[in-house]
Amino acid sequence: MGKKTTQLAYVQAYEYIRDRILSGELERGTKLVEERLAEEMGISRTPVRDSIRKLEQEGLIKQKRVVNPTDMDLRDLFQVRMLLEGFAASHCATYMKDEDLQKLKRCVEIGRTGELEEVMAANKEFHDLIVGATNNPVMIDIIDRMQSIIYLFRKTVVLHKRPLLIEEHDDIYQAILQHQPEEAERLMKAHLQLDLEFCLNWMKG
Amino acid sequence: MGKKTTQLAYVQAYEYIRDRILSGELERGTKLVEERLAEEMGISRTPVRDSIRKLEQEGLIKQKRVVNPTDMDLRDLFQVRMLLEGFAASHCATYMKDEDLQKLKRCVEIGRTGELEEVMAANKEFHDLIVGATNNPVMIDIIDRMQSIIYLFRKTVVLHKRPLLIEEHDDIYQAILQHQPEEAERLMKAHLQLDLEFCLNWMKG
DNA sequence: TTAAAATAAATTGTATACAAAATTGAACAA
DNA sequence: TTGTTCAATTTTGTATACAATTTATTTTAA
Repeated sequence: MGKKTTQLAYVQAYEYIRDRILSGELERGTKLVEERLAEEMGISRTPVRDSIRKLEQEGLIKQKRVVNPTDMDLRDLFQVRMLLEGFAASHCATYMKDEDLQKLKRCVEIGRTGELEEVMAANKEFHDLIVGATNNPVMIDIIDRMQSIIYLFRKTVVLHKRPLLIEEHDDIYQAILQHQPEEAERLMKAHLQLDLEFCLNWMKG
Repeated sequence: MGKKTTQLAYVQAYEYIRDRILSGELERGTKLVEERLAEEMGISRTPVRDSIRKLEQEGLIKQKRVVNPTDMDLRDLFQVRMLLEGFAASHCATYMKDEDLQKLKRCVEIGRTGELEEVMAANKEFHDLIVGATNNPVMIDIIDRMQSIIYLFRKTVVLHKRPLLIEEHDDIYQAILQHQPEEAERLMKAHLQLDLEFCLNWMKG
């Protein structure tokens, strides 16, 4: 029994467009024309419209254009991230199960030793594990929605090898491991603050 | 120049369905059938589908049914609320402008003296003012999305005249007025915790 | 040459028809 | 009864056509 791959056109369309945005093929600010995309995929406009609406809700598309976040947008996004992921980190320090702690450790290790793609996946999983451990679908969902936009920048961060990123992950992991909630929260917030600043700096230059 | 009322069918449909859910006409768990709604409003299914998709994203509809939150759903929602609105309250204690402070005060007053509808509106505005003062559209948007679901319960809370609600608002207002960020945050979180418990209790009984 | 108006083109919004899928309900066997 | 299969019905998903709107282009007047 393989992974059930949906053949619903609007899901295909959603994934197709989303991937092209995240891969950078569709640059920020690009106007998305329903008919063009539909033709491109060999389907009708109806499911394309659906998927565009969905991507609009998620914030990847704004007014039919690929989102092009300003400095301020990023700041706002990270402010929310710091609150939620900060809480999540402190929560982990008290409640995280051994199994997940192992996985967290593994992410840090891969961060040091892996190939580019692996490192990116591991860094994403590091954050996902922490947020997921809250077991709060509302929180997980909010972070998920921000994830796409964040991803565009996380890619940047890893591609440009931000210094200390892995060390920061390790510090957070240690604080969680040693059941230090306040410290874990503080470190997570500081980590995200540095990420933000790196992104902002990179955007200018 | 009057308020431009959109005549776009999918916006009308969105507002129509939303209002019927929030007013309670469409009870929790009710299946929403596109064609029935379309007929009811004298439009076609296309814009109705759009609006249902939007309401699904906002969490008011789940799998074509009016959302019917469990205890756990409410807890999860309020956990996020406490984080965000707690932060917002502390932010207000440092940065809120006099004009908004006045409005906040007015909300507390109306809470004591107004009619039912006025009180409900004032209580909503109290929270909106505090969140709005963060000036963070991402945060405002997240709270907005949760608002609809919360609204169903805030209505409950006011209709059943939860004791001390207005006093708590006043306490928060005082803390903000006197520039006590930690206290404002603490009070806001405690306030929401009590709201949550009242809702949960009421759901059972 | 510039700005405004008119027109043409492109794009989105809506209705409708039909196909695919999900749901219901009846008939039947254990 | 209980549960299972199959057909009937309902509901959703998709394509297509056309209307309304927005955007681009050309024309005209100052």
